[in-house]
Parts: sequence; structure tokens; C-alpha cells
Amino acid sequence: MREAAEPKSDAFRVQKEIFYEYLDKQGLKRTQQREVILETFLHADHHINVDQLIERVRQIDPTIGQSTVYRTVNIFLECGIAQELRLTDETRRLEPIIGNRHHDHLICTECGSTIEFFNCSLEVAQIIAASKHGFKPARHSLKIYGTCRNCQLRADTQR
Amino acid sequence: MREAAEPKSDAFRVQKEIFYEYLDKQGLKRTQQREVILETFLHADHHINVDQLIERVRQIDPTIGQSTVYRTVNIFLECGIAQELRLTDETRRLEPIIGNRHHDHLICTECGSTIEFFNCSLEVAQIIAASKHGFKPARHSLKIYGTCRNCQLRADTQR
DNA sequence: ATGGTTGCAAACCTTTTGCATCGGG
DNA sequence: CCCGATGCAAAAGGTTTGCAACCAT
Repeated sequence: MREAAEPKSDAFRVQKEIFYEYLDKQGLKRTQQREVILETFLHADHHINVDQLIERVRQIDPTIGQSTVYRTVNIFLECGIAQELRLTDETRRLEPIIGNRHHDHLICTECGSTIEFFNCSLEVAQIIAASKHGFKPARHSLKIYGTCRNCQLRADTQR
Repeated sequence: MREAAEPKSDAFRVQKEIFYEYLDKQGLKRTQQREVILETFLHADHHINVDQLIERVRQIDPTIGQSTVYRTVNIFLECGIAQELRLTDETRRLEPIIGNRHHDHLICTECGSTIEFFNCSLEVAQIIAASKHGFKPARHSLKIYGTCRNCQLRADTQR
């Protein structure tokens, strides 16, 4: 019934705790559906969209309605265990936030692959740049579009 | 009939040339509607959305259909005189690209205001960060969310 | 004359919502 | 038992598309 839930379960303990505490705090209920959706989301692709999530959820329990998935995803966003991501002009994708490991994205416009990275001096430079405008930064989203290593190599060999 | 078209017309010469050259190159036609939509877009708010653009276009020529505006906006995006912008989770907005003056955005989560800025060392830091992953950057989108100066002051005085 | 363009309405896609029923605490 | 949660279908945005008439070249 549940697939691949136990093996990695410890890795997502933090997210689950945050989610269930948020439910409690808001007077919301811990239902079977929400558990299935949470498990599925945490074990899914890193950049999944809601449609794909619905599909996978229904592989586990076909009776779960799409509105339930949407409603649950909105709770994920509210309590901060997921964040929205728009890689290109595509539909929104969801990304689990693992701990506090913030990262930015390199997006290859050739093959569509993405690389997640974190660069400390870049973070610092952003804080400095923002404060020059009297702005107090809280979070940010940086997407760098270009060509990944593989696609550069492929272009070179084909030339 | 046409309002505020002549005064600033020189400021947008580059965009217009790019657009009309793109039309030619693609075998597309220079119609009245496209001219009105282009004028309106270039003179509109910097972060206009399509609905607002349709409204303004229809103040000039109420017979222009919404699909024509959408289709024309898509041409703007294709030929590069406009770019998409999603400030928060809101609907997409359009931003005219004036020359090559790239900029990033500071977005205040209190009042929703945005500041456009450009910071050279930030640009350099991004190129360095990308190249560490063998990635060849072409363009990027940086949005920093936080609190603007005014909202910080307001919060201080209210406390 | 020809092939792209337009306006209209309908279709589309993603997300939200109203409602009667269900179920967790 | 109560109130929130669910599934369904419908509604609600925002954007695209099919089509017959239109118009720029």
C-alpha cells in the first residue's frame, strides 16, 4: 500500500514534525489523506508539480480527490515545509524545504535540467546590495539561466 | 485618439525597431492593432499585467479583442522587448526591457512596493558562482523579498 | 489574390469553492 | 457529538484556440 515510506522516514522527520505541529496549532486534523499526501510529497521528485503529485498520491490511494491535494499543498506552503518554484514560464512546481538549506537554481535552457547551489559570498553580496537601498532582506529567489556543462560539451563536439 | 504617444516617442525607438524588425523577419504584418498595443505597452506602468493592458488599449480603441492583446504580448516576449515578471504568487506581469538595462527587484512583503536596482558586484558574484558548476550563465532573475525603508520606519514608530 | 490577422466565443488548464457527507478528537 | 475534512462537480481566473470575416502586402 505505502511504498518507499519506511526506508527514508528519518530523513524527513523535521518536515513531518513541522507539519503536524502546524496542524495542531491551527486546530486542523491529522487525517489519513494528509499523511499519504505528505509522505508522497516528501519522497517525490524535488521539483514536482501538483498534477504529478495528484497522480502519485492516487497510485497509493485512488480515492483521494484533487481538491484535497491542493488544500494540503497549501498547508505545506503555509507551514513552510514546501516552497513554490517557477523554473521557466511553466506551471508552478513545489519543492520540499529540507531543513534550512536554502539554495538557488541554475537552469539550463538547452536541456531543462536544474542545478541547485549555494554560494555564501553571493548571499552576502545580496544583503549588501539590498541594504544600500534601505531594504531589509528576508528571503530571495535567484534563478540563473544559461547552458549547463553537458550541453556546452555537446555543442562543442557537434560543431 | 492616441494619447501620450508623441512626447516620449524617441525614448522607445529601440523597442519599436526591434518589434517591427521581428515582424518583418517572421513574415508577420504591421497592423493598426499591434501599433496601438505596442504604444500602450511602452507607455504603461512598468509592471503592468495583461488585464490592465487590455483595459488601456481599449480606452484607445475599444474594438480591439483581448486575444489580439494576448497574441501581441506573446510577440513582445518572443522578440525580447518585454519580459515576464512574477512579483509574488500573483498573476504574471509584463515589464518592458529598456535597452539592455538589466536590473533585479527588491519586493516589500509589507506594502507590495518594488525597487529596481542594479549592482555590479552582485552580477560578477553570480557569474563566478555559476562557473564553479561549469555553468555558462546567460541571464538571471533575482528577487529579494523583505521590508522596504518606509515599512521599517512605520513599524518602528508604531512600536 | 493570398496568407497572415482579427474579434468572438468556446475551449483549456490550473486552482478554488459550495455543498452534502464523512470522520477525527 | 461537533466541527473540520473530504470528494465531487461546478466555478473561477487567466490564457489559448478554432473559425469565418477581414485586411496588409
